[in-house]
This record gives sequence, structure tokens and C-alpha cells, in this order.
Amino acid sequence: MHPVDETMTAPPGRRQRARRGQGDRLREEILDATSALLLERGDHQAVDIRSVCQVVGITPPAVYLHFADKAALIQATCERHFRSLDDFVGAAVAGATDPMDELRCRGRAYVRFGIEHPEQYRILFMSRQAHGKEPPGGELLEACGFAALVDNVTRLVEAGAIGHHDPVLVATGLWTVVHGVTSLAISIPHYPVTGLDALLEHLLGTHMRGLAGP
Amino acid sequence: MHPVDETMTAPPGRRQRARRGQGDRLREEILDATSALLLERGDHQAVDIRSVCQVVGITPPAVYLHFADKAALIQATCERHFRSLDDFVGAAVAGATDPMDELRCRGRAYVRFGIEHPEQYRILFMSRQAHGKEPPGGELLEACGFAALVDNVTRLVEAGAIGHHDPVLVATGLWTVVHGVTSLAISIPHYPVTGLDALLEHLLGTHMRGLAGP
DNA sequence: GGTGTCAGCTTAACGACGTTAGGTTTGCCA
DNA sequence: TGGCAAACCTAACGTCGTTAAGCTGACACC
Repeated sequence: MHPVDETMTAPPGRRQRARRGQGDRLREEILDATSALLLERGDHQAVDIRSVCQVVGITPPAVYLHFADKAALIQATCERHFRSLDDFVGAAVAGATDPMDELRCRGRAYVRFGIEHPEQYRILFMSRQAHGKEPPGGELLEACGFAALVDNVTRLVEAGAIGHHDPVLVATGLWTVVHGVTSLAISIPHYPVTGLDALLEHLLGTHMRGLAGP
Repeated sequence: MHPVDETMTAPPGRRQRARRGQGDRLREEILDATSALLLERGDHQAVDIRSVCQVVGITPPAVYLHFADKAALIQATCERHFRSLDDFVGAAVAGATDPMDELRCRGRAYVRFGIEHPEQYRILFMSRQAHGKEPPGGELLEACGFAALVDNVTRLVEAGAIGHHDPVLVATGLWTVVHGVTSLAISIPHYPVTGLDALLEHLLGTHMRGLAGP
């Protein structure tokens, strides 16, 4: 005699408890559910703990066994999601003909990834205390492929394609530009009036020309 | 016989009701209180309606006679605050020697103003639905002095200092760059590693050089 | 096979917040 | 001097994040 018909669609209806050492499996399930709800509702304020729990099939306090609070949950969700940014940019850069072209591909891919995942981008790069006590060389920069960007710039400097600048400064400047585009595109409706692609190409072109100078 | 000693410090203790046609006066007082709390707590989520009411000396429902909801209140507070941006930039530009220098002053002033009022900047230019159904030529652009920026660029084009570009495109690009700096400076601790002034000058210099080209 | 233990949850509830329905006071005009 | 509407209050609802305290079932051990 079945106490409950378990042939139904999985989640709503009590989840079976994890095995002894498998407590961390729930953590991943919570992240999955949060990710889905974040995508569905497009706003982390609209994602509430109780909804997440309903999807997973647990009760609210169980969340706090794996995450300190809601902010930590949302943050972890976005960080996990953005680990794929590096791969995404890497794939976009694969067909680049030279370091200069590579840099442009990098910028285009970054902006595209950000715009395709606006809420995650907002939380990671536009929220208040996103990376409160992170050390200067924090993992956020790695998450957004900053090391690869610096490497790209360094190759350009060595090739003599751009003047003798500090690669870190140049890379930070480039990141700032593409972030500016991404950030405004996410937040401001009807931005830019002139068309996003046109603006991005204008910015990349202008910036590259400026870097090539003295 | 006094029901309550009204010689105390004004706010906590019932506010006297406004005159017949003066209901809008309360609106301004609510905005003042919200502004102060926003500055004090540095986070619009930490500013709650009840605290605002306590400062003003009213009860929560009175707020809803003047603002649709909390978001509208916060939004109105920031918009009112940012009306001074245009003046601030204008003052910074007053001593400029030529249109090119003026443009740099404009950029520096914009970044400075944003960083000095981070929470307001975040709400106005980095929040989700900040300007939901605004028409393309919305008032937000005016608030940030976009018209003056376009004018500045137009003068540069006419003077032959930069190539024959679309002034609106160039202005949008410049706005994007300074917004990128401001936005990251507000959100990311330890940004930029190379120093904020150095980065801003690098970006402005690079961009200007790029604009001067073909 | 029984039994103790502890990871892995649950039940129940607290306190704060945004918001609303409905009442009450007060200035002003006829 | 009434009446009316603007201006505000009282009281409460529902939701949310979060916590204290208890249950339960998988596993190690005898």
C-alpha cells in the first residue's frame, strides 16, 4: 500500500531524504531551482524562499543548512551561472584571426552574455554588497575572464599593435567600456537610440584607435 | 491643559495637519525624509516606510496619498536629487578652455557626482525597471545632461576636432564610458586596481584620441 | 537483529515589512 | 452654521526572511 502516489511529476510532494554523506546534493538542487525561478521571474526580489522550497520539495529552514541567508543563495546561484562566461568568451574567440580581432570578439561576447543573462549580470556586477570583503585580486575578475583579457592585451603590446601601456590598466579600461554598454543595455529601456551593435562597434573601434596612438 | 508637550524637538510627536490646498507640502517632507534616510543607510532596501513616517511625523497610509508605492517614492527621491546633476556638471565645465577640455571636465564631473551619491545613482541608472515605459527621448537623458553633452560633441564636430561622426552616437558612447567607470566604482570594491583617476584619464584620453582619427 | 547516534530534515512560530479598508478630524465655503 | 471634502489616522491583513526546537530514518556498532 503506497502512502502517496509517487508516479506523479516529481517535485511537489515530499522529496526523499538524502543519504548520509549526500547532504550537499540538496545544495545543488536548491541552486537549480533558484536559477530556474530567477530566469522565470527576472528579478531576485520576486524569487522567494518558499517558492524555491516548493520546487525542490523541502521546507524553508532546510535552505539555511546550506546558505547563510537569501542573499548568499542568490549570489551563489549567479556565481555558478557565470562560471560559464569564461567558456562562452573562449568559444567566441576561437575563430579570431589576430590578437586585435580577438579583443573585439571578446568584447562582443561579453556584452552578449551579459544581455542574455541580465538578472545574473546585475547581481554579480551591479549590486551593492556583491563582493563585500573580497581581496583586491578577487575571484570575480577571474569569473569574468579578466586574466585572459590581460593576456590578450599583453600580446597586443608585445606585437607593437598598441602603445606601451600598462596591460592591467588597458584591460581594466576595456572591461569598463564593455561593462558600460552591458550595464546600460540592461537597465535603460530604448538604450541606445542608435542601435546596440552600432554603438558597440563605434566604441570598440574608437577605443582601439585610441590605444594604437601614442 | 496641554494634551502633549509640543515644545520638544519637532518631528516625533504628531505633525500638524496641512492646510486645505497644501497637501503637496507633505509630499516634499516625505521626500526630504526619504532622502535623509537613504543617505544615512545607503541602501533603499534598508529604508522602510515606517521609518520615513516616524521622521515626518505621520502614519504609513499617508504616504500612499502621494506615492503609488515604495518604488515610486524611492524613484521620486532619486530623480529630485539628480536634477542637480546638470547644474553640477555645468559648474564644473564653466572654466573649460575649449570644447575638448570641456568634454573632459564633463566626464570627470559626471563620475564624481555619481560616486558621491552612489545609492541614488544605482537606483536611477542601474536598477531594473527604473524607467519602465519611458519614451525613447525620455527625461532620464535630460536629467543626466545628455542634451548638453550632444551640444558639446556637435561643437567639436563643427570645429573639426573630431571626425564626421553622428553626435548622438558619439555622445552615447561617451556617456557609456563614464557610466562604466561610475557603475563599477560603485559596485566593485577595490576597483580599479590601478586607481580611479588614472583609469578615468586613460579612458578619456584613449577615447578622445580615437575620436580624432578617421 | 536490535540499538544508539547524528546528519538531514520538519513543524511552528516570530517579527518586520508593504499595503489596504474604512473611519475620523479639520479647515473652508455656502 | 451647517455640510462637505481634503487630509490624515486606526487597525489589520498577508507575505516574507529567519529561527528555535523537535522529529526521523540511515548507518555503525554490538
